Amino acid sequence: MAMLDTPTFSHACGDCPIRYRAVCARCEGDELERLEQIKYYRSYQAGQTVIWSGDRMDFVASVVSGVATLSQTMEDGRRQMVGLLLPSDFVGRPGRDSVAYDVTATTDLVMCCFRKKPFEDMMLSTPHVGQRLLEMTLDELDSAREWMLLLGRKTAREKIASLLSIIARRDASLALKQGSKRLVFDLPLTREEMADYLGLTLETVSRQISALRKDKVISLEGKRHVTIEDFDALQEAAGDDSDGGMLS
Amino acid sequence: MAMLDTPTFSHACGDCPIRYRAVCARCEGDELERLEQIKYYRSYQAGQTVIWSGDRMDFVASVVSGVATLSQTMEDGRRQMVGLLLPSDFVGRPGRDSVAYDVTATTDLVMCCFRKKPFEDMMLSTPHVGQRLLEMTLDELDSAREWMLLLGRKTAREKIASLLSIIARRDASLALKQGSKRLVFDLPLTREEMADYLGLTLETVSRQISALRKDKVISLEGKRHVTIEDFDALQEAAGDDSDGGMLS
DNA sequence: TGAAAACCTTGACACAGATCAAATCGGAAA
DNA sequence: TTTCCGATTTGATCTGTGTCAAGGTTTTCA
Repeated sequence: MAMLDTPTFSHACGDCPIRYRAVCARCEGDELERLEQIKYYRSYQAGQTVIWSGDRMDFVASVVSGVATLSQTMEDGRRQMVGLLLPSDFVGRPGRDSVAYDVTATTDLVMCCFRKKPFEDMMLSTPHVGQRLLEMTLDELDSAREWMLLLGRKTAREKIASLLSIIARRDASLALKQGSKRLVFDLPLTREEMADYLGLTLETVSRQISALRKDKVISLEGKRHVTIEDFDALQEAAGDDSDGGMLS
Repeated sequence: MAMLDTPTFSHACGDCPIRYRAVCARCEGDELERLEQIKYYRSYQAGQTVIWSGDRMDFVASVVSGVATLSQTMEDGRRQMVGLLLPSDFVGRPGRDSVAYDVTATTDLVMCCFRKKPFEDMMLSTPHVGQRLLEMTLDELDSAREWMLLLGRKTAREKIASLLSIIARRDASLALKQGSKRLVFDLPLTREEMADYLGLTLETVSRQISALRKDKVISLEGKRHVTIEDFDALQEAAGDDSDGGMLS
């Protein structure tokens, strides 16, 4: 029977932008105080751009609530999303002035920010923060590489199933329904955003969602509220290794 | 007129796996000695697999000569390359036991390796090494994201042009021919490997290379030896921002 | 040097997903 | 509640790239 990766992390520990409790727990007294002193919050409305590609980015940040996307756009308007930021995710480039992608809020968004200079100073003096940041960046690189497999080799149906599976696994608001395999969540993306994420058109996204619904793998209430009727079947449709993301 | 990013880095500095001289230069006396003590070399023949996805990887390494690829494969055999390692590139995951992709030598390959444990110890005690590693990882993440744009949104012709442009810019053996815009290099990949990199079939790769040749953007001697006849036209065909990768 | 094995090119055709074009739905504002 | 407008679905058709197939070319190794 399928079990999910339970999200054991959250935005916590005095809003330290380092994801896992296990690591935040290592931030103590002095360090936490310093983080408190340099942190501030920013809010964005759904649709607002947080920062444009090429702009100077003088802070690093952790998503507190809401969803943001990273995207790149070609001259003629073709767009590809290259990252999805959910609560507790980190964004920013210690050691670099500007970013190479647009960051956009797709829902109302609250981020916990740290000005870069003091954050970098802190990284230098507290090795485990830099350490953890390196691990997180390597994890992100792994996700990016998995996404490359999706973009280069998966069919439209597999792409949709993969995206639903990933959101379902990461979405903290997901609730297990009675029985076993059913999961419920709200899509934080429009069809067009999903298309830009998957390298498809919005029409193809719509058609494949309809197909998954017809096949009883998922069901919808309204356009955004999704129930995964059979998580195993969804994984199957995603073309992932059969035991990917499951425990026991 | 087009100028290339001149590769100002190289595998140097006592084989320190940190890429740029500017940083290696900060490795001194004691540190260099420790690196010397834990380093060793490994050679692989063209086609040999360095490590399989899921295997334990107890070392980190820097490519001294030759070319390696990182790739992921689906159960039914569909393959996607997710990384290209050229001389001076780094591979390995401090803080993780295993890798999520196959590493394969596509030419004869020499790597300078460091056992992971002592390397990690050194990272802890010399902050600038971890620092630099984080920067390199972030750079790699940026490349991965650019590649996602390529995989998701570019046409076959744009994909081929992008790959040629990237190899030309990074290949240390490239030689400027008389005049201005011509560049010469040897492809380190077969048509099939290029296809796996670009999310295409080898037939499409072959056809698009023929098309670029017919359009006088490139010319070939044999199958591997490429002359870029007009770098600007190649960039144009790649669909990149018109000033990407150029100076002045 | 010759023969086999890779590797590559080209052609004909098929098909998944793109494009163009209408509906239809659903949430927000009045 | 009604109206409106953006978001979504669905249909018809087109096209870029995949698939299958047949030669051709380069490299390797005896």
